[in-house]
Amino acid sequence: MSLSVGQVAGVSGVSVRTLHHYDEIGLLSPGERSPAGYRLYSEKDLERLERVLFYKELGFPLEDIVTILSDPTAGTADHLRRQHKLLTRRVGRLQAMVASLEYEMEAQQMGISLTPEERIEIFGDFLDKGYAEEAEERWGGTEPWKESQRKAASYSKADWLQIKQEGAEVERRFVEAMNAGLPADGPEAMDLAEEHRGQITKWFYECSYEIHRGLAQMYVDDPRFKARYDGIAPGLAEYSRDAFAANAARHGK
Amino acid sequence: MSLSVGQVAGVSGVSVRTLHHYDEIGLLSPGERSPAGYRLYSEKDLERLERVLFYKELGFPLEDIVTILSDPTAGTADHLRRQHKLLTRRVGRLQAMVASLEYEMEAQQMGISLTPEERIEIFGDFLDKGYAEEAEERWGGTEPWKESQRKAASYSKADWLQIKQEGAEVERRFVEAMNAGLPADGPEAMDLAEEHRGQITKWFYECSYEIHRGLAQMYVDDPRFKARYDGIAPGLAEYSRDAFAANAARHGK
DNA sequence: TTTGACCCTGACGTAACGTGAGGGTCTACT
DNA sequence: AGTAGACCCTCACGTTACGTCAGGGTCAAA
Repeated sequence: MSLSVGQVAGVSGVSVRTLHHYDEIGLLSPGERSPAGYRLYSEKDLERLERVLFYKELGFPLEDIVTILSDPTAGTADHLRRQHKLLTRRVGRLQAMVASLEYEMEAQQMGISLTPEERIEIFGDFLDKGYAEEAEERWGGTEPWKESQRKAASYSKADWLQIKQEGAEVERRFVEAMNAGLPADGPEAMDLAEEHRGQITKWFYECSYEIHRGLAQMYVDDPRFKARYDGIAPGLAEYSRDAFAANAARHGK
Repeated sequence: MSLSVGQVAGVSGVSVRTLHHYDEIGLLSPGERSPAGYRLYSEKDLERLERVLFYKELGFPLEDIVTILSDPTAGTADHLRRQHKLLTRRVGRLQAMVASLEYEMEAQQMGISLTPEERIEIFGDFLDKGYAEEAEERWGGTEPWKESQRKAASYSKADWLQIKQEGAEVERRFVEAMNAGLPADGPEAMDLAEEHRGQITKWFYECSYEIHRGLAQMYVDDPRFKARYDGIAPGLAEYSRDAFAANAARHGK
């Protein structure tokens, strides 16, 4: 009726040592021991192991799994829904990776190789995996960064192209304004800044004026961005930084 | 043009310490250092980091990633296809988990709770994840176990139901034979054994006579199987073991 | 009763970082 | 020019989740 360590290891795919370890740290202690001291796992224990492996697969530390499973809601329909949410999110991220790979394969076939920047941009979004899920499980997280993550994960290739195009459009008008000699703290530049902020809010996350000001600073500080903007037009990084800042000031912050 | 550790950490989502570590073990050493000794990452380095994170996500040890990336085929179309294969396989497994979760949710809503055995059966297939991929990458693996893995991963719920039904059918006839007093090494029992072996080959993997004999032994040794068979009819586990063995002997092995 | 497959409990090893400690570097502001 | 604060460096020890023996019982089959 009950299984030995080796048998559990066999059906579950984990090692015997792992089961010993889980016993040691109190994550999964078999309900019974044979007279000789052999660990005997019951069906209940297997059920628990299943849940343990589930959360482990999602990257939770064992210690946290202990607390998650000690939650009385474990096993309820609600709990199942949460598991489902975590899993589908994960699948979504991996599918985004698949999509980007396919995109790259396509591009390579046509001899057009993406700039590393392009790829990192797309790639970066799902790379910082891992703990977004935990935060969600714990606090139901709603910070801007995670909001961005979620939205970005749901975008199609078409969306990305549109995002890129809209971004390029505003950039172009920034260059025009700058070349026309319009001041960075003038109304035209500030309106463009506001439009840029609106785009971010629309596509990624609620972009406050503080955040927008921070972004502007980054355009100057981060050599990557700096290089990119200066490649479009020398001085553009600083110009837009000043415009963003002026726009933020105009809106009282 | 080139990024500092902190900047790379920012865009890629890994920690600064991780980058230091990758440098230490020679997995990713930045091409340049500033006069002050600061690590400077080029576009090429970022590209490599991207690949590193890709394989890391799939669970490869860092040491192996070194050798994978040192392979001159890295970055070619062929390499991309291999990456794509690994990824989609992974996605498939996770989707199977999703499906089984949905199945459980559905069942719970209808008040029918699955037996833990049922769940483990379905669950077990994708649990021993991890190294199937590595084996594939290294040896293009074709052993029975992995063949089984692959096939099992592709089955729909309908398939599983049919598998279950066919299995139950043979079981029923085994019970009949046993109850009719037919010897386990008689032609009827051996034919049933052969049919059982055929089913395994059809649904899971090329089941040789040795393997089949091993399975039979397991039916007796593994308390889970033993309990299950004895629950259907006392002595069934031993009866089928003997029949499998006789059938194997009949076929010259 | 002996052999081989399993099980036990330590206990040390390892991979992939986390986390300071102690000390330069760089840019910004005063 | 000086200094605060944000980064960077190199040790170096700590941590998580096990892997891997060592030394020694257990148990079913031959």
